[in-house]
Amino acid sequence: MRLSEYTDYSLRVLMYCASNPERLITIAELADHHAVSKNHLMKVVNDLARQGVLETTRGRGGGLRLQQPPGDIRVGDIVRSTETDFRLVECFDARSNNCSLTPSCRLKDLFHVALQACFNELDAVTLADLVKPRPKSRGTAAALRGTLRVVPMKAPVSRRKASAGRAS
Amino acid sequence: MRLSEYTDYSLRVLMYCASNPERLITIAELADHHAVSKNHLMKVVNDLARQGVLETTRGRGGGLRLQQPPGDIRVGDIVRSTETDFRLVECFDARSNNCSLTPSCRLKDLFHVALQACFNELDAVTLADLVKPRPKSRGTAAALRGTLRVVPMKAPVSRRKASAGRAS
DNA sequence: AATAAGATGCATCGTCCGTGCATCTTATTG
DNA sequence: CAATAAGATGCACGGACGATGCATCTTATT
Repeated sequence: MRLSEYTDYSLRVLMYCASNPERLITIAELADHHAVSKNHLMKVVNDLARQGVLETTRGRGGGLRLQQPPGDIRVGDIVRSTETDFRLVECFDARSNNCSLTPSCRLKDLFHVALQACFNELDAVTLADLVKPRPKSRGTAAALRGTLRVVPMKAPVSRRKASAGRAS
Repeated sequence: MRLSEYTDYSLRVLMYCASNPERLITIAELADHHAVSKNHLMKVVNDLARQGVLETTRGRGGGLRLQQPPGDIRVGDIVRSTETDFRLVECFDARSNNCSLTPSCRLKDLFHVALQACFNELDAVTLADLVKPRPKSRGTAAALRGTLRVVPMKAPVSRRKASAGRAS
């Protein structure tokens, strides 16, 4: 389960702009700062501009700027718009619960709830929260104040390797 | 943002077994029922067995069975073990907050919180909940009783198509 | 006119997931 | 003990999508 780097860069571009509200940022500067190809950031920036999050100015002296105050840009909205889809399970978008002959399948519902919970967190945080050293944190005070209890995930072990202990 | 079909099938295999606790299930039967290749399910089943969730019996008359009561198998645990990783952002596993020269970057923290929220939901539901027509629902009563409010995601529109309305 | 910026489209490449094939091991049955 | 029915394991291929690069165009400034 991953997000695309696309989403990652989108957020970082916006954070960078939010950190430098007084001036225009060029794509070249962003590419340099994040050590990514200009071409890639081009697309990211373009899409953000098309969505009305970024304002771009062409020509010499041009560059990027946030079109809204950072406090109005929710992380969740960015992720929603940059990720292509959220089909967590096969029948995610299906209207009816016709999970291959299993009428009582509740998988879909469950994953909708889980995704919702995820976005509840993302929507509670704005660009301003991400950028400020000690954020006002509209909603997830615990999250951004360092008091969060992060349960570590398992190490990314390939499931192909037969390294797990067997019951024998 | 997707889960692999691998995870999907893992859950469906387990649900099927949970629905038929009185007998052994063969992979052939599962493949037939879900219209997937036997080979693919092989791997799924094998991994589940290695993790101690499924009990397999070889030879004639053999098959699969849950090794624990369905009420003890949390969906979250299955997803955790079947997905290869959860690197939502680049620096997700990084120890320090060294997001390319941005010391105050809180992206990582935020996504950890979001992922946690997601798994809180998945962990609150067991196989038994998924399979029962009217579940006892240990934790997410609302979720599995149909009272959940599911906010529809945007349609999976490719970001490559320049179809979004521009601000002009 | 030259230059510095973004806009856009196309082509390519790599990786991961899904799939299939082949072969081996284990257990039952006659 | 042979045949068969099951799972176990490894390898190899193919497709889809994401990441990247190149080429070209447009716009604005100087």
